[in-house]
Amino acid sequence: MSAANTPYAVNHISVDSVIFGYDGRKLMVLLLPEQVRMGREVFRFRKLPGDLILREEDLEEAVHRIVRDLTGIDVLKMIQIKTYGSKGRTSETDMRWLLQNNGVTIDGIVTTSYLSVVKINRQLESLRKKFGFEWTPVQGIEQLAFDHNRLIEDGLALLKNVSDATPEILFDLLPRKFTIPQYRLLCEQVHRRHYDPGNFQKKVLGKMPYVLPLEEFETGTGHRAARYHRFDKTAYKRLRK
Amino acid sequence: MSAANTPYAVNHISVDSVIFGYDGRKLMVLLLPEQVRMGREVFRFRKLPGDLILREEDLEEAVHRIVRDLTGIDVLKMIQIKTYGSKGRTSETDMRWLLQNNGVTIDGIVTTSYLSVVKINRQLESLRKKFGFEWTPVQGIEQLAFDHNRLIEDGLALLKNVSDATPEILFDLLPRKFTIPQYRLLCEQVHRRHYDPGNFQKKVLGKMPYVLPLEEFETGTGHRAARYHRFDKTAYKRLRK
DNA sequence: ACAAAAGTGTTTTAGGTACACCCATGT
DNA sequence: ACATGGGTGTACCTAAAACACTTTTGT
Repeated sequence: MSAANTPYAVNHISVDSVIFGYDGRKLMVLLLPEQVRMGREVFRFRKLPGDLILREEDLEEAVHRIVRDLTGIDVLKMIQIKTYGSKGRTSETDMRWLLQNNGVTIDGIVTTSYLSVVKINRQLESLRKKFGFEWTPVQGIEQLAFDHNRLIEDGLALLKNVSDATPEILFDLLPRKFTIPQYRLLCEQVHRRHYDPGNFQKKVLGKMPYVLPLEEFETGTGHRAARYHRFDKTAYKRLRK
Repeated sequence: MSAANTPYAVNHISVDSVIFGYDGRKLMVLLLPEQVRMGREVFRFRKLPGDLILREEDLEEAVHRIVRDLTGIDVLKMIQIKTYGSKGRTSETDMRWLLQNNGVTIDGIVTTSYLSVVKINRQLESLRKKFGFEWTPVQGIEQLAFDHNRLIEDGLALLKNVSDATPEILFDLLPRKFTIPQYRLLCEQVHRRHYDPGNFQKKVLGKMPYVLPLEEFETGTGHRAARYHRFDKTAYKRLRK
C-alpha cells in the first residue's frame, strides 16, 4: 500500500524517554496518563513521554524538546538506550500509520529510547501537578501502552551498567541531602541485590571521598537517626581525572 | 525543500555493521573498498558494510541480509550498538539525499549500527577473496568514509562491555584451537590494558573450566611452545545456568 | 649456550562478606 | 524497657597483582 517508487523503507522516527526518579524509598519511573475515545468507550492507559521527531531535528534535540513540552522538565543528560524497528511492534505504529506525506504512506515508525534521571524536589513536584505526570514504582509496574514495559526494563538494565562505570548518575537521582541507607536502598533497587548495611556504610565512607557528612540528622524514625550526606561534584570530578 | 504536508521528519533507515575478527595477533575490523567516480577523478575509500533497509524489513533482518549480500557471511548474532540521527552528519546523508519517493524528499537517513564477531578461518578467507572485503587492524586505522571511525570506536567499547558480562563472545572471535597467550593478547586489545602472562594463565585455567587443554602444541616459535586449548560451549552454558 | 616466551609457585594486597556488637531514637 | 534500624569493629575469604623461578624451543 506504499506509493513510493523505491524499495527502501520510509519511516517516521519517534523518541521515548525513560525518566527515573527516587523518592528516598522507591525507584520510580515517570509516566503520562492518556485516554483515547473509541466511540462510546474511553480507554485509559499510561505511557512514557515520547513523540515523533520533526524535520531538521536531531534525535537528542528531539527528546529534550519533547520531554520539556510534555513534562516541563529540562533534563540535563539523555543516554541512548536502544532503537526498536517498526516491524512486529504493537499498535503504536498502527495507530500513527494514518500519517501520510503527499500520498506517500509511511512504512512505519522507528523508535529510539533514552534514559534520564531527575531529582524529585519541590520544583519538580510543582511541574508534576502542572503537567499531570505520575511517578510509578519500577517494581510491580502495570501493563503499559505499546512495548513500554520493555523500554523500561532495558532502561533499568542500562542504568545499572552506567552506574557501575559512573556512580555520579545515582547521586543525580538522590536528593541534595541524603542518608547512606537511602543511597543503599537505591543501589539495591538498581542492582537488584541486597547489601549488608554495615559493609555498605564503610565502603561509601572509605572509598567515596566525594560523599561528605553533614551536621544534620533524620528525625522521627523510631530508631537511631541517620546522618545526612551530600555529593561533592567538584571532589568527584577531581578524583576521576 | 520538503514537499510533505506534516511537520514530522521522513527518513530512510540504514544499518551499518562493525564486524570484528582476530588473526591470532591483532584485532581486526571488516571493511569494504569502494570507489566513486566524480567526472575524471576516482575517489577510493573504505567503509563498513551497510545499506538502507527495505519496506517490511526489521532492523535485525536488514543487517543480516545486508551483511550476507555484501560479504557472504551468515553472521549468527548481531548486537545493537547505537543509532545516529541524520542531522549534523557527514556526507553520507547528503550523498543519498537524491533518493526520492514520489516527489517527497527524504529529510535524512537515520543509521543504526550493529556489532558482530567472526572466526577468521579457511571458509571465511575464501569469502574474503570472493567478495573482496578487507581486514584492517583496529589500532591505527585510517580515516574512513562518513563517521565510520566513530562507529568502530563505539563498537569496540561495546565489545569490551559485552565481553565483561559474556566472555563467550571472545571465544567466538578466537580460532577453534587457540593458545592462552593468543587469548591474552585478544583480551589486552579489547580491554586496552596489559595482563601479566603468568597470572592470566592461572586465571583462565583456574576460573574458566570450559577452556580445555588439548594434546597439541604450537611449533616454530623460537621459544617454548604454547599448548592449544579449545572452548567447550556445553560446559560454558552449564556453568552459566 | 643463549634469547625469548611459556608456564608454575609464592607472597602480598585489596575488596568483599559475615557477623557480633554498640548506639540512638520513638513508642 | 524494648524494638528497630544506624553505625562500628573484627575476622575471614577470594581475586588480583607482583615477581621470582623453572621449562621448552629455535638459532
